[in-house]
Amino acid sequence: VTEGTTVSRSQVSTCAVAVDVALLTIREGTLSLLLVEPDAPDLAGSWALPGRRVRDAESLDGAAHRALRELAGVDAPEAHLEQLRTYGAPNRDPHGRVVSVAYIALTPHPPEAESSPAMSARFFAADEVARGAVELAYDHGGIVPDAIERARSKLEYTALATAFVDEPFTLADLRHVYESVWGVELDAANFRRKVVSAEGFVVEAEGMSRPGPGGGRPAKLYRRGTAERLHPAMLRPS
Amino acid sequence: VTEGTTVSRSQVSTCAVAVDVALLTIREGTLSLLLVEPDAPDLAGSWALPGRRVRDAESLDGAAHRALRELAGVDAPEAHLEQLRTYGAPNRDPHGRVVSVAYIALTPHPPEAESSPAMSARFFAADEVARGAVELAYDHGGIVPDAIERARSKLEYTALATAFVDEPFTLADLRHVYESVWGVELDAANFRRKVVSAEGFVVEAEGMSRPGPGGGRPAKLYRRGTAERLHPAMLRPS
DNA sequence: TCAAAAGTGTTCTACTTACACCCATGC
DNA sequence: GCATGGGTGTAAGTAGAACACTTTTGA
Repeated sequence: VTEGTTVSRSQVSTCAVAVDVALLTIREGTLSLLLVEPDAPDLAGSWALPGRRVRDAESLDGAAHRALRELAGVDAPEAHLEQLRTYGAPNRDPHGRVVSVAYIALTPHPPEAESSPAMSARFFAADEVARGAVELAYDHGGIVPDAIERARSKLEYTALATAFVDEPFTLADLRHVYESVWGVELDAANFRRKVVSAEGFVVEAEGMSRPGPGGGRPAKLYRRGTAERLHPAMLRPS
Repeated sequence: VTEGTTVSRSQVSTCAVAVDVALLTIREGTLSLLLVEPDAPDLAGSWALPGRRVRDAESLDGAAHRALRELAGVDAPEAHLEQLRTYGAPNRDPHGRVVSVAYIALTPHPPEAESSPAMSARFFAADEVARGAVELAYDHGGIVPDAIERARSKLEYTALATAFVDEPFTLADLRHVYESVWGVELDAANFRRKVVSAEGFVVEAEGMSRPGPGGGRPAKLYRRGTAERLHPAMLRPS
């Protein structure tokens, strides 16, 4: 081993690179997270974020989509997918050095993970996972709170909330997204004014919603607008 | 090559993992970025973010600190360092598949990169680099605008601006940070009120500043507070 | 005494909030 | 009719912008 400008070969690692995806959706008014049973037999009994190794000619985003498709049965090119951050502690995976690029994915309806063949994937209430009620493999116990907090804070200053609803949607649908993710109740009247005054957040669509059982006035329908960032922002109460 | 539950070996990549650091500082009222000349001889004439391969037993943050130390002569454990995002397009490095975890680093005074031996590192005005006035190697032309925008937007809702100034500092120092990074002029009176009302942003220190040549009233000195996030936020004008 | 910068006070505006009230539908 | 949810109006409270004004220094 020589010293100097040349770095000795043994110091430089060639790591495995993986992606792990925190898929968030809203089920029955609760922010929920998809977990799978890990492949490794020594991790039986625990749960994990769906993750895959990145292939030779594959982009990171591509690997994330594939992880959702292969492990969760979610083929969702329309789902919002964005990088969370990368976790690379040397000992985070007991099977060897694996650097993992974590993603968060947001989808409207709960994809039917159960319907996929031989997949043991299920949804958990995000808050329960974050508070440690579910045993998580690897360092996923550290990833999940980051993912949830990212989603919560991005609802404030981006139009990300619309990724949780199918088009067309009512403003009540959108309000339920905020209420579920933030765990608060919002004034419907003021919420409406904020949303329509935030330029490019939503655009009016044709037709009206049909009231549920018990009645109620039909609501206008909306679609996603073109804005990424919201001006002004939808600030969390507190 | 077998099909089935086992993934064929050739599909799974073992990539090189690197870190690239966008070191930002404020020189003469201008947000500035440190660039180095790349090692690779075929990239002579272009500039690059200081980057290093991640070593076997090294954390990602550790590799980022090492890149600053070895390539820029900046040994700054006190500098703010945070992940930006990870860039992993299959063809982003012409020498082979390299997944790069990009960081942003923020330091108060311009570290004397020139003083380090045999280092060709210099600072450029961040805006000029972002607008393409400097030829950048690899995909660093895509990383730099992300880094600048991250810094700009994080000044709004976090206490990150204090990472650009030495302690103790005056509120005018802090205001110059915002003005330099955002490229705007701020009202000193309203700025003061916002900063002191944001709980935990700054705490008063002992003593007063000495006015510069030409006079002026001495200013109170402050140190960094404990808050990470600002309530209320310092919103960018526009 | 003048210029320059720090710090305080004041006014005007804009936005948020809370809640009253009307509208349209199911039962 | 009555309950339920959609949508509009409005007044009080709060926060930001603009700027006048005082304070404290150097020259």
